[in-house]
Amino acid sequence: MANIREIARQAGVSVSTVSRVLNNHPYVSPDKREAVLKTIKELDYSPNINAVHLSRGKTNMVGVVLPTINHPYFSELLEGIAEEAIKHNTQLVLFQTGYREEKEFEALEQLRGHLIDGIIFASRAIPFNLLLKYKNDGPIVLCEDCDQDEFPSISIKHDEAFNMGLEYLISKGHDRIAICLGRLEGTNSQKRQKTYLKKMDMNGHDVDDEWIIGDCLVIQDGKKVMNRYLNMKEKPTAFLVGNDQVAAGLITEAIKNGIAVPGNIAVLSFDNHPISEMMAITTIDIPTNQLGSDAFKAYIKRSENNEYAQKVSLPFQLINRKSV
Amino acid sequence: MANIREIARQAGVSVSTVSRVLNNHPYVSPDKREAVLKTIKELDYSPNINAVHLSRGKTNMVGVVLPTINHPYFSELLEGIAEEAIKHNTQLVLFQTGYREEKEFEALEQLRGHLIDGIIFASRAIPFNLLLKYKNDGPIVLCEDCDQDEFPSISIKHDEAFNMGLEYLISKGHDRIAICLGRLEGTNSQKRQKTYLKKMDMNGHDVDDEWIIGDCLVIQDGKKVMNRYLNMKEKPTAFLVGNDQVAAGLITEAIKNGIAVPGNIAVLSFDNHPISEMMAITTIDIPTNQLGSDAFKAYIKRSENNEYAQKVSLPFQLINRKSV
DNA sequence: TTGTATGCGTTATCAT
DNA sequence: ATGATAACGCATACAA
Repeated sequence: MANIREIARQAGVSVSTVSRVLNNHPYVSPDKREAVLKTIKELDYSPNINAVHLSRGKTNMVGVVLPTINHPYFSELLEGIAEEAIKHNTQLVLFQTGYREEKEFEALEQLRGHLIDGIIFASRAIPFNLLLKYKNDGPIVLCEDCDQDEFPSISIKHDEAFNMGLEYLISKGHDRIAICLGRLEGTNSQKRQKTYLKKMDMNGHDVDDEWIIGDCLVIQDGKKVMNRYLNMKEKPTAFLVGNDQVAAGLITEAIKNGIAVPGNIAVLSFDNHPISEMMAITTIDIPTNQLGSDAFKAYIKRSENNEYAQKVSLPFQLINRKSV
Repeated sequence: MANIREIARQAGVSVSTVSRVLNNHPYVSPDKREAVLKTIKELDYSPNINAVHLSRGKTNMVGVVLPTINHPYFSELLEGIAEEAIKHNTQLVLFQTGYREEKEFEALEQLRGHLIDGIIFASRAIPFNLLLKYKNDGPIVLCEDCDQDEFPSISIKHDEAFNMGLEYLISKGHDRIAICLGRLEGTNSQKRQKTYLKKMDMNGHDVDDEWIIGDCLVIQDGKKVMNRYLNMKEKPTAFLVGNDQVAAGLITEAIKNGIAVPGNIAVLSFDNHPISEMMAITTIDIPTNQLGSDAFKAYIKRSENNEYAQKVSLPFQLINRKSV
């Protein structure tokens, strides 16, 4: 109810002085500051944030678009973003999409409406050309390995990493390799599939359609993979799995079914999250946390220069353990 | 970049006319409306929502505080809220707290800052007296069975419902009854515990400390309960379980361990969510969805009259199936 | 160090 | 039906 003018009046100062106190600006005498703080307390005043945002022309809030925070990959990524955001005293506004496009548009519309200053897409479902329409509404950063030069992006080179995984399995004598990915439509998954088909072809290895398994996101999905395996006519001898969670589930189910790992099937996954160490899963380390903090850094750069659109590729590394 | 003034200028009308078009107000001639819409499209204009909110003095957004949406109880509750919110074209802003108090304060501070118009607490962790400080910052609604007259609240009478459950078990010949609750500190859990101790005492039944089990929220927690049971010196013959999820987990684990339900242990739970029907669990139906929509209705009433603070109690009902 | 005046982008009141 | 213009609550350039 009370506003800055009211505070000024009761404290016997001008509104600018009140504003200075509110924002910790210098050049305000101790006694006036005292008086202002006192009446602020008395009137139980707090600023109207809409007015602050309108006046400032910015909100210091950035949206983070992700399918869910309830997954190690995204929670680590978010943590990385958050660590950097706090340094720039920026609030994060989460948009949990569950891969639904409408939720992504919700974030974009808030950007247009100046409710948030920018967006970091930890995952994207909407088509790129629609995203492009929001290019001038505020800094947008992508966390995917996509071929475009409009927005800055942070990711690892999924084709190279996937290649490394395939080569490692092949070097171990495997030629019947299945792969488990997340949403098959996603940019990253697409790259991985292409790499897979190409590599297998180059090595003269046949590929069975059944060997490309999608919608593998959480630990429970590992069970699904095992069931598929059990019913396959052409059984693979190795699995290249998109993330540690699924690999963990797969291995657990394999053991239940008397399938030895790596005796009967080898399992190689991605991420190097805690569960992979716990279960001695051979995996390709992805610096998820750094992916997040670099994404926020890119956001800052982009907001300083709307032309900035660098594609940053982070390093990956094979961690040799016991599942291959 | 472009604002309403710019649109007005280019369309050859006044800002008021533009505003009228924007808000679908009557009394604007078709040709002017056309002209305005045309230049809006041309300039790719969309309103600055901060300014809209500031000018209107409200946002049409209300916060919903809950620990997680990833639980049937809260997702049904949320659905109920959402159904009603959409009728009042109100946006919901989710605050997923994970029971952390700071997150609840975040919501409250946004309320003070006029970023949201009100808050519905689907669950509350902060002390009541701290909540009270925000009483005049906007309508607040609680979904708990608490003894207070400051805010409207919607819930079922947990003491009565729990009593009904206990009496049913007792009527079936049980005198060694264990209970499984969520956060033991919560208002609802407190009521349930009191009811339990009183009832058991009145019937001359002893209570073992081990028989009060907390932190039972999700299906996995049922496993924990079974482990506890297996290690108890004084084994109960019946479980009164705070929600269907935990009951489902408990029964599943019981079967794995060769414990018959209801042969060796009886299980009675709350909610009547789909899983209870699927598993033929005897349960006490709670109208979770209606709890949500009534909560939003109470929010509306409260925003029309800041004195409104009715405590609404919804009915519950025992659904007799096969687990007792 | 302090205050005045203007602007931020809307909505809404009041004329016309 | 349309248009000035005054709010809304704050930040800030400029003057003092």
